[in-house]
Amino acid sequence: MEALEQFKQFLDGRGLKYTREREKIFQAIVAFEKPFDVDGLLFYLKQREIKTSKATIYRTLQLLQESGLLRTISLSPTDHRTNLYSLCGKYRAYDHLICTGCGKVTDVEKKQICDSCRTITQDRGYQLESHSLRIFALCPECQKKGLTVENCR
Amino acid sequence: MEALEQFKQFLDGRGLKYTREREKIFQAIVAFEKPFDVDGLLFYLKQREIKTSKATIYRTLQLLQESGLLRTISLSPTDHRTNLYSLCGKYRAYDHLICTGCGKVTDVEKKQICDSCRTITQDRGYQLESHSLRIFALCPECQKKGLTVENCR
DNA sequence: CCTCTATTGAGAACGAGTCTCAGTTGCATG
DNA sequence: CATGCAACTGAGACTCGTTCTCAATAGAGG
Repeated sequence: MEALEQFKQFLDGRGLKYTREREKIFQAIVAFEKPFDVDGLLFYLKQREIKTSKATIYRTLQLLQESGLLRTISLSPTDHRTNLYSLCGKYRAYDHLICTGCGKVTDVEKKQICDSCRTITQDRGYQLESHSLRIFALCPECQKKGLTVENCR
Repeated sequence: MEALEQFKQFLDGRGLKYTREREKIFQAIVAFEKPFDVDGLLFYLKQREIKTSKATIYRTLQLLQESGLLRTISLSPTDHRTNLYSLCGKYRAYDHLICTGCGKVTDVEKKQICDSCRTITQDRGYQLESHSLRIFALCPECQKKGLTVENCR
């Protein structure tokens, strides 16, 4: 499992410790596979009688973000409070297709978008760091249910 | 001022009223020109002895968003809680270049990105509603100050 | 085994945004 | 102009995701 290895190295490089709690939280996130929220993660851990606190979870998520292994996704164009977290690879792109009907999140990869970002920053003398694209659209299932762009959200 | 007209029409179409408070808040936002936060707006209004409450501001911002005149911008790839608001035209794209050093926000328009979003949704049978792109990068001024992608944020 | 930090848990604190509710205002109608 | 009624407002309580605090605990090197 190379993501775990990467996390360990990140901790080591910072003089931080690879503790039981960090291990358990990381494993739970990997087991989840899908984007998750903190309450869901807490519940999952409690079910398995793995004791940990909210504070530790948030601290670990912070570290995972700093190591580039985790990203946040905010699910609405206007309300940035309902966040999900999701593991990601080493590249720092955060592109998601979000269904405005059911909230389903799909990862998207499109070279064209990375290229556009590079062009935009270069043209203005900026130094590119990362980008985040969210596309809000209605998935086929929700369209079948009769939802339309107007009546959802 | 056609944006104001658009707002009035939106209110009218919903059977809502164009009140003094909504007018004052709208005018303040227009006067601001740049992206703003709610505290800044409150302060601006208080300075001019325009009395209004946080609740009314948020309610008005909500209406402006629904009318398509306003958008939110979240300033960090990881923390979606520090938001700015900004007037926009009628088109529903939310593309911003955000300096990770000083927080400066620049609007970006790139046809290629809209095209990519259209392609991505069409390929998957989704019905496109809107998109939001944030590019995180270091502006020339911050680069001159010696900031680098590694030590900022 | 000791020492020095990093880490942890529990709960308090924070803060942007929302809700509540009693009092006010806009507006259509008689 | 008076009336009625739904929409609106302000003040402050509330929500809820996230962060902070601080005393107790646990790794890792010597």
